[in-house]
Amino acid sequence: MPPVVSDKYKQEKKAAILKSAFECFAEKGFQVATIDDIVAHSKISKGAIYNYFSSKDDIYLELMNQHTNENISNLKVELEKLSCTKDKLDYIFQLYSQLNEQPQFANSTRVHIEFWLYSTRKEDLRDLMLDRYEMYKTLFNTILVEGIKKGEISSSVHTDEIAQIFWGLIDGISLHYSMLLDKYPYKQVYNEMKELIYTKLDMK
Amino acid sequence: MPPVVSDKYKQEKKAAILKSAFECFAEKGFQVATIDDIVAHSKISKGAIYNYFSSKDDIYLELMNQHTNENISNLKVELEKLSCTKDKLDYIFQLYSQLNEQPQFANSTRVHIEFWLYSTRKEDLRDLMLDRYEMYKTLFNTILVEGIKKGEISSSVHTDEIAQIFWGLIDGISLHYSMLLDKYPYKQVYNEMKELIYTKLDMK
Amino acid sequence: MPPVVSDKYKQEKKAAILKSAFECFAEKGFQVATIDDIVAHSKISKGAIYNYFSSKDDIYLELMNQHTNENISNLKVELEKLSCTKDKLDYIFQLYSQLNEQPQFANSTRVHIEFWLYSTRKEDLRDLMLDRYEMYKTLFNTILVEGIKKGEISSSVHTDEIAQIFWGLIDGISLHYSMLLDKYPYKQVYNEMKELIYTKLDMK
Amino acid sequence: MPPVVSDKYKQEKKAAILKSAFECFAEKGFQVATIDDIVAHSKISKGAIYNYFSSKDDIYLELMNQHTNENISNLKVELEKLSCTKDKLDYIFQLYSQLNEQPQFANSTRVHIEFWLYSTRKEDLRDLMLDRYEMYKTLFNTILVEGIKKGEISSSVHTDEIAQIFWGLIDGISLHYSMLLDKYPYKQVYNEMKELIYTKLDMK
DNA sequence: GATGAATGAGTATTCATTCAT
DNA sequence: TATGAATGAATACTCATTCAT
Repeated sequence: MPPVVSDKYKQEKKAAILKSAFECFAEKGFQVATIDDIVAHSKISKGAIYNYFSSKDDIYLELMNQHTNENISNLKVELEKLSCTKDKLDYIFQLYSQLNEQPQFANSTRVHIEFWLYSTRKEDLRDLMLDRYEMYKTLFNTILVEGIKKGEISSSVHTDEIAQIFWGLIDGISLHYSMLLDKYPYKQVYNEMKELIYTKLDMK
Repeated sequence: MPPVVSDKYKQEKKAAILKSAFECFAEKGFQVATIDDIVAHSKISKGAIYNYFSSKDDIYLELMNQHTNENISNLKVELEKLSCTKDKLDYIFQLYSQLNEQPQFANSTRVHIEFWLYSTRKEDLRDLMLDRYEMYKTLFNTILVEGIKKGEISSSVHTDEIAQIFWGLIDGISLHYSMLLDKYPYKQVYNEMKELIYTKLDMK
Repeated sequence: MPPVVSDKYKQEKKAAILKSAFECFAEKGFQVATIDDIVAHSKISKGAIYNYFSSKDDIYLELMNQHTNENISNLKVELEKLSCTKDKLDYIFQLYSQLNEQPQFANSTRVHIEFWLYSTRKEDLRDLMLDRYEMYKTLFNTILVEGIKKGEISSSVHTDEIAQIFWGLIDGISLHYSMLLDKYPYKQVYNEMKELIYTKLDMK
Repeated sequence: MPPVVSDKYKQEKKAAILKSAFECFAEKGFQVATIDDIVAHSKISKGAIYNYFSSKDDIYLELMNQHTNENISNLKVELEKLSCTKDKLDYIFQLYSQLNEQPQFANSTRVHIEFWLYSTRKEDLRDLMLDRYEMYKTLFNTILVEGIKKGEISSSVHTDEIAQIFWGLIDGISLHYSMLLDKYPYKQVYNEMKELIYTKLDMK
């Protein structure tokens, strides 16, 4: 419990807060979970939390940024390594194919969508969320556009729409899974979706 | 002693409260909108509202039940009138094709998904929501199953998965539209989705 | 503890809150006194207080408005009844001459000056306070101007400056009295001040 | 073992803290300004500040003591140099005549009066403040008493009351100026006040 | 049945002060 | 001595729900 403290210490503390916060949000929902919940869960004092974050919104935002940034940059790195369009798409599809096995997947989905909705009513948050959507969409779209350029995908494909359908389905399916849990046949639906899109792309 | 006010009066009052409540929820979100907002909007007193509903949750529940029941039974009635599978599917697809033109569509979507998420954490609400999902899924699934039986659809179609994909996409696309609004090309994405599914069904 | 309640009831409740609030402010100071203090002192619930007032600032403001309005309008009424300048000034001077005998005078002074200072840093409050100052200044100035017009006061008197000196002294003396209490010879100083100003006015 | 740092170093550090503290208090008010504001403004760590001062109150107290002591002793030194009563009074009056041109005057006034009021409620601070008042009053009073003794002032003057009126007016006028700023004709009022008092003294 | 005043636990956030390094 | 992270009680304000009239 010291001042004049290493960067590492601070990063770990911040990470610990974020971890606790995520678990609280996951358990109760972003709006319902309170700072006191995070205090109780993390055993870190309220004042300390506010030393690292400026508000409850800020905590979520960092949570999401971290998640998105890791996600997107990992994805980009991995996709760079692959040259043909099919491999790239396979890679992406495989990423989401087993998400339901991650224990926090349902909670995570709920938290993200809840905040997504919450942010609609807050000017300052909204743009951040829109940027995030744009990043994901572009990622998928780029693969398709390059696929067409390289002749690996039917040139009649409407890349932008397909990209939006992909993410729409990911969100829709995740949402339904997060509600129905074991009653929802995530994998089957997911595979069906993959087949649907692959048929459309007419990939070589 | 006869009742002091007629049943009709009571039903109208209840309907008026629900209407106001929906508008308040839509404008501010379910959790953020307050009973006082509903009082202000409906010009009905707080006490009166609690005469008709036992809680804020209860108001939402009735709202959703009513909406679902109307929706589903309307749908069933209309679908009964149609005999061939393609007509039935066309009818359903057409229903959602222009939803984005309805002024309250984005708000309505947000409210429903918000409550959907909210209900996950509440034992008593959860089952109600699951039933609702089941009803929608079954509706779509039944059409497909009958279509196969009548030979109007490829018998290799996984009806249940397709039904879940349909509603997953509806929810995913609606969610994205409700965030991005005019920046989201609802109709194009929707049409692409329709084509995707129709291709799969290989309808005659 | 009823709804559908008479105006009289509401006025009394409001008055009771204001009374308690004043006593709390007087005892601890405006900034230090808390809403919980007012709750404890008035035995009125926090929610009820916020039914009648929108904020702590608002409570003070009403307190001051009420006080100022009563004061000023009483003063105007009384002054109307008097025709010669000397009588009017005598009346005003007599008003403040025994204020120190009022039990709450010192506290009242402190609260008002504290809020006066506090309001300097708040845009919205500031103008209200300036108006109030203007009202008092004008009241005194008007008497002097009329006195000159009627030839009852030396025409060389700088009315505006004298008016500001009058209120400056009232505030300065009250401030000092509110700190020193019995150690401050309020009446003697006050009488000296009166003489000083009367000499200047060269009243007939 | 000799002290690690020199006394000079310590005094300078203390002075730096006081300077910053004054500026923070002046800008935001004593109660609103925070220790963190002082840290940010002074670039001195929180811990260091608490090495030199035991509390926020203590900082103010030292600030005021220093200010008062400097003021009073300067004043005494200057007044010693002058022999006739008129020169002494002229000197004092001239001191306050242009205060409004000092950029920090309004802020400074607010801080002092705010703390003055604040101190009324704190046993330990109160006596300090009373002493301070006494010192100022005595200073002025002494000049008048000596003036009478030397026959330079009318012997009918109530010296104590005049002294209190002087400081009452100084505080009252400063207070009003600190609120109204450019809307307050500080110099005119001040000169009028001077004339008023001089007339009374009937100085030779 | 209708009204709306009353309740009070609950909310995010602040800040003087402490103390391990 | 200096540092600044940690503490946690304190704050103004909110809002679903109750219940006397």
